[in-house]
Amino acid sequence: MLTPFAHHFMPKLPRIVQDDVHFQVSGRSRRANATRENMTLFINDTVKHALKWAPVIEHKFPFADLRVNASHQRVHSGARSSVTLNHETLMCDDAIERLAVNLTEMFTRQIQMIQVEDGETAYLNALKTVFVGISKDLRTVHLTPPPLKKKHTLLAEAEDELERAICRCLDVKYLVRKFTFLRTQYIEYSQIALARVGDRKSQHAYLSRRSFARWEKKQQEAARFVKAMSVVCHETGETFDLAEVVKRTTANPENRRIELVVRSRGDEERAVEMGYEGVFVNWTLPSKYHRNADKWTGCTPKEAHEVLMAKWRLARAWFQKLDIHWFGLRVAEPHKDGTPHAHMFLYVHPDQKAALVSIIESVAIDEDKHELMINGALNISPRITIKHCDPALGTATGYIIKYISKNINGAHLPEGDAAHTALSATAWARIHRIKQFSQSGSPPVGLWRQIRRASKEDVAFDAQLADLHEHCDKSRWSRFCQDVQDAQLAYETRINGYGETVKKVRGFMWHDIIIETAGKDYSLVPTAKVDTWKAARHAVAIALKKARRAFPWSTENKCNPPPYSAPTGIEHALITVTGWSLKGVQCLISPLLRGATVPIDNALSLSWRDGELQTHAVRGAQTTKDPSR
DNA sequence: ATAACGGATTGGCGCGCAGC
DNA sequence: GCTGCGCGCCAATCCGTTAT
Repeated sequence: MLTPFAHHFMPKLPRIVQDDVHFQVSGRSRRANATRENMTLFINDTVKHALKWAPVIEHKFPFADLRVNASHQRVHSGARSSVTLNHETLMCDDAIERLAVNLTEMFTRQIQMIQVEDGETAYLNALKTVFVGISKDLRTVHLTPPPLKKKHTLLAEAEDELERAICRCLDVKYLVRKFTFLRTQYIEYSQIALARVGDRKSQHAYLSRRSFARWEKKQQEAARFVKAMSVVCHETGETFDLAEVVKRTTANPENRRIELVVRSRGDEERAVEMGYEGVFVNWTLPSKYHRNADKWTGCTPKEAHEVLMAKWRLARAWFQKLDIHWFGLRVAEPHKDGTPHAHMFLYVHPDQKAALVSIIESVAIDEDKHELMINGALNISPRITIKHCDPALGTATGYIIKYISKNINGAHLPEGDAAHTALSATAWARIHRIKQFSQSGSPPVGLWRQIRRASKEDVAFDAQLADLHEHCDKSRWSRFCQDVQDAQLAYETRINGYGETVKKVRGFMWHDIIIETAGKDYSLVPTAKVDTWKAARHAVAIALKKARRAFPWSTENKCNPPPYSAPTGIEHALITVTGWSLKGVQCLISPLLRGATVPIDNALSLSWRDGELQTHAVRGAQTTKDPSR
């Protein structure tokens, strides 16, 4: 069905471009008026278009190029057949996993081969050598190695960090996650280069149809998952439907929208009280960042966004330098062709408004100023427009609300396609990992959320705190901002599976009193398995009670304990819980003390946190491995 | 719900430089 | 050589998102 011209050139095109040609051609052939003549013209045009843009894609993702075998880095692991990073691998979940497994096995071999010499820094040097090698291998398959912090005062800290980073690279799941992200980037960038994103009829606004469809499918899968899971509390055994929880938290777009509106309205109230005035900024990048423009240099929306945020950072630095006090909200929004632009809703003192505006303008027009010269006169409006808020024409919040809704779910907007537009905007932000909303100059929302979780009784001990709680409860953001000074978020530190120290919010602190609003541990269990989980949990509780009576437990030695100095209390408890042999449970102790979560059966796993044995529901897939066998 | 992670923002610290 | 200052970088922190 292809033309001779197409037959000749198609094999030279990257697979992802070939796919697009086929897709376009089959769509066109289904039209009522498809004749042999106009199909021939269409096919030839499509292939010519593909030939024009293929090099751009190949430049960004060399593995897409079918003609250059050299760029196909083979990953050998010795034991298995090699896997190549190419189109087919990247598009297939199983192949990605095989590639990741091969990489980890390759890294393991590198670690085994390394020789540690004598001397104080010998181990550190060995770790460094291994990490440099791993990083190089990762880069050849287009992954970035985990970041390292630059300076360490202690040798042991430097060693620890390298150990943890290497530990990450040996985790197949970590690598698979990275490849999956690479895949979405690769697909959408190819679509952008092939001009599938835009406001023409054949294009889709903000992001391509292909990426949008993939994203929607993923959303549906996620929704199915949410429906099938329950949330269980370790302490009390209470269970909730995950769907219910999702509905009432910020995971629900409508809640997210309302919270942003509340915060914006509060900011405006605060501005009015302070005598500040509102400034609305519409900030666009030079045309070389736009796919729609002739001058496009091949950058992605993400890269463009980074440039825009760097400019915004520069402007903020100037505000600070000149002592300009301000606060407000920044919104990232796509143009039709996927290039980001920004809206800023800022409040400043009238005396400082002119300075603030001129800083923003000068930063915005600095790059490619010549584009803005029309007949010898400078016209900055294509790049940056400033609107001064006039209270006589309506509230600032009324104006901001439209932008919030437009980019979240389209609620309460008159436009008929607002819901689809908002969904596309959301998908665009997710695909490119662009943060849509960012509030500045206000206390953390995390704190607001924790205070709202507290009950009246929790805060009754202090009249001032009770007032603050009341403000949060009644959605009075401006009063919260004024009265929050004595409160701050409270955290608990934990060790994750890679041995890294991570923090988890447990509630908030009022002076030196901690109010726990997120103090309980929950996990997810398939709703169908909740009963099994409860039974297992009960068995563990009884075993722990017995063990505790018999042996006092040590909480020492969380890291690198000598293998058999572990308290026999743990062994005893583990034997009772699992029914395994002494040898079997001894295998569990070292990983437990290192902070790992160890699966016991289909429904239950164990971990050791803060000196206590914790029970967890096994997550997701039921591919539980039995470490004793 | 939680963990992990990426991104944005803020504050602090160190470095270099000028002025003493 | 000391001090103060500005700048840029880094670390800590918080926010938002995804995967489970």
